Amino acid sequence: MISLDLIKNNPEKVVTALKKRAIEFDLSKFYDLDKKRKELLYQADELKKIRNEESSKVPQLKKQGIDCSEIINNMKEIGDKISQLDKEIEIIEKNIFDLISPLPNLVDEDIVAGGKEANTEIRKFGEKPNFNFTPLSHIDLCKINNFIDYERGAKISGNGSWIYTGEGAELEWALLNFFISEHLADGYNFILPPHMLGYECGFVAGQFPKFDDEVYWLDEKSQTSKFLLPTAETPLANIYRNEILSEEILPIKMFAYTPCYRREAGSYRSEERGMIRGHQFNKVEMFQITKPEDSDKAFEELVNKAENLVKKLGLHFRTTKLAAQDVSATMARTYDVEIWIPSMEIYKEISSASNARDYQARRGNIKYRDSKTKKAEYVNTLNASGLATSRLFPALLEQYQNEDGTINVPEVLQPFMRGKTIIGKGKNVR
RNA sequence: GGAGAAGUACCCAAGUGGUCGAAGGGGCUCCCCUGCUAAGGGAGUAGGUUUGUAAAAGGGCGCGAGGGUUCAAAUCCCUCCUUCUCCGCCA
Repeated sequence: MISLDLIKNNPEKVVTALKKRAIEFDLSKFYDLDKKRKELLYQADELKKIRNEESSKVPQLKKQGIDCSEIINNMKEIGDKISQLDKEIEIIEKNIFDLISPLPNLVDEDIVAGGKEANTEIRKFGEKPNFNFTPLSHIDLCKINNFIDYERGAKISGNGSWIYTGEGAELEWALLNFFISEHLADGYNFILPPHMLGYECGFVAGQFPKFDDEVYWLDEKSQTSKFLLPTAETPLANIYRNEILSEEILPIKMFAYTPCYRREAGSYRSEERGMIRGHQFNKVEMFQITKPEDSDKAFEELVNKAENLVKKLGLHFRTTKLAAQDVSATMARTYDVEIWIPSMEIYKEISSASNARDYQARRGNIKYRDSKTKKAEYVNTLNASGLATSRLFPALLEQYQNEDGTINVPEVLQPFMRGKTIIGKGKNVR
């Protein structure tokens, strides 16, 4: 939610930022509504003041035995006017909300306009691996080594689902354990949230109402039904909803492991077969709540943390800064960590680090009390995957494959895999 | 799933139609006394939001949330949420 004050006080800034996302927004509609709202509010408040004053006279007058029926009748009339005005105000306020709440976050000044093509690479780590043999795709590697059972996964849950088996499951779990232990070492608070959430959570995180068809609803979609989380960001952004936090507990640094459940309707493409895009994937998500002046620093920290995980795994990746239209609606800036997948010859996102600034905080009414001014101010929220495995797992298999189809285990994962240095039976054993 | 009870400010808690912007504690802040602690005395301590203004003053709303009744609601009615107790059911 964009600040209404900002729209009033600095409309050029709003218009300019929205333009970068190719959104033309006519502010005059808002000004008209706002003006009308104030007029009606003034009328209603004046009448309420009169009603309060007059009504409070009644008990004394009654004590004195004076007849109050005139006051009571007059106030009844005023009461009718008040409720009519209140109704009009409510409608106008809803109109304002409907006008403003769908607007995306304002991107930071240094974020360039344009879509994916305008994304810029800011860092690169490692090199594309050179194989002196013909490398296999992760799908073949998974099949050969029985890491993933695609067929039976589809049998029991449909297209876009898979089963990790044996050493595949072990590797997946080792990755998650590795991430978790790294975050714990950095002092982040480990959260295991519920996976079933109420509608409000989706709104606050900024995914709803626009994307409320892209999650799984346990019942029919409604305000009272629950949905399966599409990312741990959704519950994490809501933990402190409607709270005023004390300044001392900021920044809050936390992370969660959850599966992520997504319909991914219509987005399945043949080049994304295997486990690149599924209806359920595992992710460790980092989340920070900071004071506004600290969020840039926190953002750099999150990006670095995500990159470090991939570095420690020894995998080739790049980091890109997204252009305005590629930054999700909730966010002011986003950097993607993208990993090299040899068989696809592309970089695929494994972490998206974003600063929402106060956008989610406004939607969720999350504030902190400033110790100097004693005022309640909106916090900033940030999130970054740390990491999602569904692209990392394929990249790891492909980048670490041997000619015989076995996989070398990165050193940092070995402690989480009972010391194994190599996994898979390879293609010769079939 | 069924029955009952409850949700009041940082915490506990009084308050069942009208000076309640909410008694009383505790806590916290300041002061005094005593004098390193403990104890005692005094004072202060509601926020959020909105309107308004140069800033203020002054208004509106506010007692889990949302509706309703009433001239007037923390107080009555309805719906929902949460917590607790008991019963049932079940991994």
